[in-house]
Amino acid sequence: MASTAAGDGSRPGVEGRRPHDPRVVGDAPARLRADAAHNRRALLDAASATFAEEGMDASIARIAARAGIGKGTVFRHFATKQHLVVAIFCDRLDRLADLGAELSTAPDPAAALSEFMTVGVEQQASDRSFCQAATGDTRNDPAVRAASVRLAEVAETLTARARDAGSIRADVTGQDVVLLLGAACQAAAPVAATAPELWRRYLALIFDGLRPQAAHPLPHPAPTRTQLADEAAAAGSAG
Amino acid sequence: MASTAAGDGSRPGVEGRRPHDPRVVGDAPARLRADAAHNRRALLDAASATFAEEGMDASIARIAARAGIGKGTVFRHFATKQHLVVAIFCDRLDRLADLGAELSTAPDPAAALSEFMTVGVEQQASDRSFCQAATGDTRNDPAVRAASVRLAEVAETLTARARDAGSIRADVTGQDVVLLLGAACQAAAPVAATAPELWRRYLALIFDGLRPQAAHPLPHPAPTRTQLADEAAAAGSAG
DNA sequence: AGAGAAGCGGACCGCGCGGTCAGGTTATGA
DNA sequence: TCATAACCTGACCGCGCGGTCCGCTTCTCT
Repeated sequence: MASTAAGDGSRPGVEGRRPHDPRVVGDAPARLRADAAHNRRALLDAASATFAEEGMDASIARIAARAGIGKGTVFRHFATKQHLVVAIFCDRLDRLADLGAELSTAPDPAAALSEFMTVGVEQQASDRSFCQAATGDTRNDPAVRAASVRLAEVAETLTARARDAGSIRADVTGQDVVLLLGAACQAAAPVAATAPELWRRYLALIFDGLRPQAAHPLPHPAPTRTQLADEAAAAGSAG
Repeated sequence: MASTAAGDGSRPGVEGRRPHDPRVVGDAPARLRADAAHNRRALLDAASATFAEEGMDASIARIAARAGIGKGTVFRHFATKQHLVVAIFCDRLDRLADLGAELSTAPDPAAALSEFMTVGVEQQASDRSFCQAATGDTRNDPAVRAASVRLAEVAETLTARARDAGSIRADVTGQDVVLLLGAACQAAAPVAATAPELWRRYLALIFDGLRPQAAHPLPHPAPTRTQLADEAAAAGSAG
């Protein structure tokens, strides 16, 4: 799984300490040797699966073993465990955004939004690391923030269409929709082992809350589109 | 904070390996010396606050320092870090259940349910460890399971009253309500630093989904009252 | 084919964690 | 007051983690 091109594992500030460090994209070739490309993909697949099963606490050693490569090779491709996490998390976000972009021209706006949310929750429900990453330091990474913003924009488009069609209450934003994905997932999480599809129930319940018929005034304004960036700034200045 | 009598930190199977280990309640005195009782309370308060701020990854050393006691003292009261976590988590659950029990005789059932959920989410929103504990191994502990069952029963009472009053759709159970507390909390978590009260918005949205006006058929049956126990069994057999 | 860059692997390091223990300290009850 | 059980402390242990390093292998290009 997760065999598409995921992330690059490079940060601008990181300078190679050995001749031609592949983590530096720079203006250099940035061309991967065939075996290196193969290992990289195996690593990303193994990391994706392992993080999904064990959460972000999964050790690099286990991931490397699963990918059939040495531990050192992992750090050749990603300077830090965090960089690896970021690459995979961004990939997840991007894929969901891609789906949303496709759905944004679908004939039935309400069905499109529902489909978008269903896939989004399903993705999270089968991935223990997703919620952890959404709440932890990972969120502050610039690449993650960029992907989050894009996802929010796509969600906003979908939401606006459904709203204009009268399928969704007027006071709900795309940001709300994105954040509610994690909500449905979290509700079902405590009993995920015995009822792996329970998230469908809570997604449906939440979706009912989005309908105009249910609308009661909301006691708090929606988060702004760039709230995640503000969040990072707050986290940086604080603790 | 959290100064009420919280947990006992003892497991039946644990046998003391030193003369009169206080972690064993047994049929023995189980009477704490004055200074020991004081330290224990300081420990529980410090652990509660630290876990809330830093999550369950907070180290025992930090907690001990905050409580002004030695690390060894922590393990004198709680055989394991997990036991300490369980004690605190059970305390949280019990307190919420207590509130629910009080509210179960309030005149307005819908307002009572709303109040119950508001306090429940508020409690979690200010406690980083709560969601982690609700999803991790902690949930399998027998004491936690007992507290969870009690909480579910109280929630069921509140829900039934609101349902009978026609304030809540018929296909929603107390278990649903409990699980949805975590949902509202999780939705707001990613932007908790910049919008600490945002959970109110999502709780209101979810509550709107509980109203009869919004009711659409739910695609998955509600979890049973003892689902958490089954969950533990499944986790035990699997792994 | 051969030179040399690119890539690989796994022993190794320092760290901080949960948990232990021997020996000093203090509350308690007679 | 005093004997003793209960209690506290902090140095200590083993472990597994993220991350480093360098000798060796493998691909690539001419």
